[in-house]
Amino acid sequence: MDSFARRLLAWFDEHGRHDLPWQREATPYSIWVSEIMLQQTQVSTVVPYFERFMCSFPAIDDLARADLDDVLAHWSGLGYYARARNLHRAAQRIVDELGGELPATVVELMALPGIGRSTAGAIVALAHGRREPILDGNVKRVLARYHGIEGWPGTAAVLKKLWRFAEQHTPSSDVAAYTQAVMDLGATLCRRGDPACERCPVRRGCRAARDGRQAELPSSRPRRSRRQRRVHVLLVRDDAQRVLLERRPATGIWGGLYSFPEIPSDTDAESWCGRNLNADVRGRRALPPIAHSFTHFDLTIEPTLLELGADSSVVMDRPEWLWYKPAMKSELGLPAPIAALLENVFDRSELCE
DNA sequence: AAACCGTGGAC
DNA sequence: TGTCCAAGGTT
Repeated sequence: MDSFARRLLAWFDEHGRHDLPWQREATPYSIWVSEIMLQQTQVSTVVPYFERFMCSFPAIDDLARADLDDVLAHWSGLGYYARARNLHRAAQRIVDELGGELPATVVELMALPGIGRSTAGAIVALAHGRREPILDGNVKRVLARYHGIEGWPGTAAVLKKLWRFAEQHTPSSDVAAYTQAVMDLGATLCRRGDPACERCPVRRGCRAARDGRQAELPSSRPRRSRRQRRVHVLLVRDDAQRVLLERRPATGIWGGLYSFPEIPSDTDAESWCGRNLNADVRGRRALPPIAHSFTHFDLTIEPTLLELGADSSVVMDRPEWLWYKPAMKSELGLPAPIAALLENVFDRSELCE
């Protein structure tokens, strides 16, 4: 075992995190679920989602049997919803084709949707204690600083170096503890901003600490201008105060979740309603646009509120449509901004007249 | 290879 | 307020 791993393990015993929800009664399944939820998502955000998810789907069979809508509802607000669809699909494949047990090798795990090399390594190391490296955001930051690796860790060349060091440092014994230790070091001491080098167990060998370059490593992502998108949506409300929601396609933003129906920018709201809904429109009001800033693009939602007449019983229906009532919310997969907009529709007096 | 996929924390 | 980005993976 090299000195990096040895010092890290000693530090972890006293200062590491040992009481996270997925660390008690840890099973391959619970570790898998936690690793998927933790992808690009901070621990404090994941905790309540993990508790609710494991309560509703305590074992792989429960997840495999569940409706995708129910799984997406549990994921509402967490983001990156392909993770939930992949998790559900993988659970079904495990139950149907793999005897109901999560595979225990990196190669087999990576064959499942949503599991890449790092997540596969984490499952093998944490659940089975077998020697496999991981390379998540924490490890990238720790290793980039410790070895003074230049360049943004999104490029293949930098990743290759990082993986080699990750493999080199991973010990053959105490793999589970080491894996948790590296992540804890990155999360609690070797933070992105204001790293606590004076308390770091591996400061002695750290290139960045020696050169005072902690703030410059790892190099940040190249800047990129964000794309602008404008979307026109309809808030169709009938006289029973129900609102029309539409299930979005499985690919793209908010895939598989419910949102308001989008209409082409050059289409008039009432003509769309006449063609698609076959209902009579009693009132129409343009609502103020809502701006959202995502990582890769800026989205402006331009909502139009349509009130249907009392004879709205003649409205057409489609499989992707759902007439929403407030009580249904907890069972629905809703994007956070759409959930917020719905709250306004039903709670704000200006809209409820 | 580079773009895409969400949300909230931190500064 | 805007910007960066986090227990990454897929296309």
